[in-house]
Amino acid sequence: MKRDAFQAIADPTRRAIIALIALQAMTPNAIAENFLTTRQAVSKHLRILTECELVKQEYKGREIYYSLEIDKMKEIDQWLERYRSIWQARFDQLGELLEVMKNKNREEA
Amino acid sequence: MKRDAFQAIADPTRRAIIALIALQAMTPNAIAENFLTTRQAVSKHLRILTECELVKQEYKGREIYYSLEIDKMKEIDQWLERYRSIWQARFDQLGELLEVMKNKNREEA
DNA sequence: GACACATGCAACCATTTGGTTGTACATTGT
DNA sequence: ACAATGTACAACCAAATGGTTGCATGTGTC
Repeated sequence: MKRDAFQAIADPTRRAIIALIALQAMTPNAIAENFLTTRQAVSKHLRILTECELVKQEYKGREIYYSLEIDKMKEIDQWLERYRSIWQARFDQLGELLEVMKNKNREEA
Repeated sequence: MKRDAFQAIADPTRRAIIALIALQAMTPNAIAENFLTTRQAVSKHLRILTECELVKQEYKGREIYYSLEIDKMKEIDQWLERYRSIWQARFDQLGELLEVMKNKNREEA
């Protein structure tokens, strides 16, 4: 059951966890308070996020602080990069179209 | 069984389909030739991608051409946007650190 | 040492997922 | 009209998923 980052962010609860810990590290208990599920369910999600390296742990006594691992998010961003050029190309075409229309209006005026 | 775009791109086969049709529209048969699975399995994936609006159909006789729906990809990009600021902030900090070290070296020299 | 707290892990369960085979239907070519 | 082609859809199936409860373990506190 080898999961990747894309499967990790597929679950809404896990995305919510990511949003929670993005700004400050949090313990499982603190995270779980924000959800209707049990502490154990959140723990499972954290395990998956850790395995996929989207999240890192910091042990502090009996508590574990979870925080976001930015590098893995960058990997997802890199995947999108391949398609970003496509929508930028279409945007450029739109820009050109607008230019053409502007010039046409100038000629008409 | 309402799926969103994140669940759609969670499956590796579906990401491969997206990569295939990103540059040019393709029919299900043509797409399926690139995979080891059956045509029907690919058809199922296409249905999911269509439902999630990551892909659009264009009927041409008895053939259906599938192509990428850029707007939904942008939505995923927008989700990442919230975290992009974080890694940019850290990069800026790294930049500052490098500046400080450079200056320090200059003083030492 | 005894007890409360924070956490992870295992066993179990219902539902979803991704795949298969078989079938139905519309379009094209003869 | 008939056969071949392109596609979707339904039924079924094994495996994965996300949840629960119960338990084990390590860490603070008295």
